Amino acid sequence: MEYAFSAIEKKWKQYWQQQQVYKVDNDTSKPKFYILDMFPYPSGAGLHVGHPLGYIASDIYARYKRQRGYNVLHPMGFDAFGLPAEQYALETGQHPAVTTEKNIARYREQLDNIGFCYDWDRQVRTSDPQYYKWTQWIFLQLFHSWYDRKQNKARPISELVAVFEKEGNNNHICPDDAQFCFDAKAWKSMPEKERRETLMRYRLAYQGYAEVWWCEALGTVLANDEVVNGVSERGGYPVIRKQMRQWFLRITEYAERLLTSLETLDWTDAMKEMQRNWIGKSNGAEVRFEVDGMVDTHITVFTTRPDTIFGVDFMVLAPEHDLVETLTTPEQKHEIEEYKKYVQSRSERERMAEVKQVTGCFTGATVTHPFNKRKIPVWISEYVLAGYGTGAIMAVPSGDDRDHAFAKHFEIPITNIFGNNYNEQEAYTEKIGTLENSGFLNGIEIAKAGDIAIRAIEDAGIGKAKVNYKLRDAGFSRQRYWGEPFPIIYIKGMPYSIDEAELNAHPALQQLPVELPLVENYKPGPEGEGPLANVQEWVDTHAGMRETNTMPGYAGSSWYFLRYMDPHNNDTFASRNATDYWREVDIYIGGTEHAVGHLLYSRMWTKALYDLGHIGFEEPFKKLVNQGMIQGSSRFAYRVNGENKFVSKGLAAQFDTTAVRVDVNFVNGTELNIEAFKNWRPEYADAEFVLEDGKYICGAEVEKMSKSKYNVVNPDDIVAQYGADTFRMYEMFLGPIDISKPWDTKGIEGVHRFLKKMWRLYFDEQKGWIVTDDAPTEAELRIIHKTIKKVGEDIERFSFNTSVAQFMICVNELSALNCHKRTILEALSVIIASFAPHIAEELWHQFSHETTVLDAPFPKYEEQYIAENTKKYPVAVNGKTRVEMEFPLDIEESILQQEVLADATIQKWMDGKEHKKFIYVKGKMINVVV
RNA sequence: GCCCUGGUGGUGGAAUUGGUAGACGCGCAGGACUUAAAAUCCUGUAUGCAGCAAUGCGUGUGCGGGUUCAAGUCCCGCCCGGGGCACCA
Repeated sequence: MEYAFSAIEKKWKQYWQQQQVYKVDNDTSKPKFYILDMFPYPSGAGLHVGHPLGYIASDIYARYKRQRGYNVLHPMGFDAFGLPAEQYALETGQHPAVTTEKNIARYREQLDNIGFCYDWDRQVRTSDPQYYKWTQWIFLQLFHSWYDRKQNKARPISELVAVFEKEGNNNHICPDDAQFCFDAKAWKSMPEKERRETLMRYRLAYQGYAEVWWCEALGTVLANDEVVNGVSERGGYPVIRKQMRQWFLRITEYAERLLTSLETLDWTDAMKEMQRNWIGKSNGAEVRFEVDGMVDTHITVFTTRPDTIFGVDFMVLAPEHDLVETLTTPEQKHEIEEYKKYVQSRSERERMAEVKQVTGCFTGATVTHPFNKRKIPVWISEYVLAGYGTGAIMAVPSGDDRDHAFAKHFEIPITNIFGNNYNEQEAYTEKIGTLENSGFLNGIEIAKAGDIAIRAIEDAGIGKAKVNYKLRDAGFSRQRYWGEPFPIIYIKGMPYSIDEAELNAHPALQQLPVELPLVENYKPGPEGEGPLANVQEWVDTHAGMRETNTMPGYAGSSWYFLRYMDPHNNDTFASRNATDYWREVDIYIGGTEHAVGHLLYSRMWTKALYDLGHIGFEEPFKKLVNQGMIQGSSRFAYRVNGENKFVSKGLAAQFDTTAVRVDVNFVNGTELNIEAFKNWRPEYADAEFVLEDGKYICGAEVEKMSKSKYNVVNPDDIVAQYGADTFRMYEMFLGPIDISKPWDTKGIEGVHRFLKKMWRLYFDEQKGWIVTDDAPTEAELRIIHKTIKKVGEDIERFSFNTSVAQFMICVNELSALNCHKRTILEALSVIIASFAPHIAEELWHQFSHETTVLDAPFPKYEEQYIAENTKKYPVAVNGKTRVEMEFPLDIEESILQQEVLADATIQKWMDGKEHKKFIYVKGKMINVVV
């Protein structure tokens, strides 16, 4: 009997489906385990072999955990809203709902083909109204909440109203403006509009203003992705930054908690570090500088180096800073206007990245130094960003690289506060040494001067110590169609949530979900509004006008892990019973490209839901496993310039050639299938080929796997040719899960051969089933128990490539021993079930079992079979291994030392010298130092 | 530019805690079976030098330094590739 993988895999896929083997129950006494993949965006290109890498890993782990006795939740769904579907709709007129549906169906088919153990009953799709109903609901929770800095948690906005009525806002300073104060009387006398505006300044989901890329020619707002080299990707039209009213999430209120609770997470240090850097906590001071010649006007800067305050030689404001207009003198007005126009065309990235090119403009204004009363000029420059700190800095050229470059470029005199440490060529940025030229800080060590400076600043009443976060509030509006509509209606320009009584709306209007209306076209609305603005009958309600923005991609993905726990619940996003049972995700697998965005937002939403009492835990993902990319291996043919002639790689150097991409599916290894290539495109049909050794050899290069590079390999093709089990094991065998590596279809043969070889332990081509009940030998027990141990440990640490290698070693050794014994082979079928579920299920049932191998307990290894009592030690002289000697593990060191020193080879290398040191690491090695 | 990450044979990678570098697989070379092929099996395969050979000696984990009895692994300085940088998902 041959290993007929196609028939076997088809059979067991049907069995699993019929028996509902993957159905997961919420009611069980078993301990839970929740393992989750980052759900995919279903793109039109379908899955390529790179996508399932993480899914296979999590599938193995999920099956393994189930064999270990856990109730395992391992769901899958689709991140179905997004820009690509909308762009496709713009180009083809096909509705995103239709193309998304089609793409999901294709993804589903491809995923099923690989044999994953997902409980598809629990599938979620972010674009499903029954799903986004709850995304909108969570948005409303955020809208109806504020962050209490005293209690350090989100609270209902109604409680804030009660506080305002009693005592005004004295105890709860306004998050976006500490100066904004009112008492109870003032609150009560506010008109409703003003009260709502005030509350808006506290809400966790609030409206503010932000800049977007505006493309006049296309009449639309563009994503960063759609802007390439300062022009629109489509059409190459000019773009500028434009202020727009937007929704935001006040994630900054959570900065400190997001930072400190990182400690509790089992994530890689790199991940945590990236999140820390993104949050960007820094300690420093806010300092006010009075503007000369103006009453009550000052520039507030944030500095992390208050110790350098006497080195200030100029001030720099962000070009967008509110004060720029007020400060600019009539003589400088024109120049400042021109400069601001230039900055409008620049992305934040460009502004930060190009440090070599110094630009800026003098406002004509000066401020007075608070301590030494020097007059300090005020500039604007693109290197200061409006969104960070106060949008203004005190520039200390002797102590900061960019300030130094700026001063040199504009020939602003530099004050040296570091004495000999500053060499006039570059800034001195170390915090070692003492200060000079620094008034009351003279002679003080730099490291200690900061605190002294802050005290002086506070005593003088011109500023205070301040913790600053780089983290900014998250923009939550998109001027797009294919996203969640906001449950918001405007009355006289004032936003109300649909559940508010003030709306005086018909109950039907107050229901969730607010469904996305069907539209005819996807063109943007007027004034940079999204396509929804064109749908008059939807926008106009008897209560007021609907919000026409939609929510961003991360809205639906910020909480989807909760919905899987209770996906069909119509009363709430997930029952408290369900969330209390499953709690946080035990292992979350996905790429590092989500290191900050998705993971940070998700963490914030979880904390907010926790604060408001909806769930009982405040971190979504306990352990995070990063997966690398599988890259494509592109193939190239070499066309002789000016001719329709291709020369094989080895000969290309002799001609003047251009490398042309060849679809990898026409290439076997590096040998080109010339006929397939000729049929690919008409222009190649009668091309001429110059071969070497009768073959056309292609060049190869490792790149991202993508359609445009013709290096995409479809898992369906691989599964058809080798089977899902081979595919799964090969993906794992390629290398560590977190490392990027290129796909090479050729290498899969080895894994396929391995499965066939394993099959032959159970089946003989002529005799069929050849498993016997004979008692196993010590050697056989040793190999299977070693494998049980190694594979179990490797799965636990996500080292699947080494498990596959161990399976190979195991099968190689059992084959060499001619082992066909039940005790050994039954165990093997169980431990390989998580990697190669189809073949394992077939073998398991051949042993007359009636239930799935998934419910067979993972066997325990027994130390007695594995333990060795001797060890072949490498013996080194001065660190160089010279000979191998075998000793019992429990030998006494003195005896071992005697024997080693008496060895002829060792004596030869000791060259008659006495040994200085004798190093013996039990079970590892021996080293003689002379 | 900034943050994170990786670099080991022809090739994917192994070496889990500082302890025999190259497990396992691919490729390649040689062989067995076969009329032939496929499939399967066996042997060899980091590199230089010496040797008919067994083997011996040296070199070797991106580059340059350092710590250590011992470094792919730790430290310092560089080079190159990948991911992210707030509206791609």
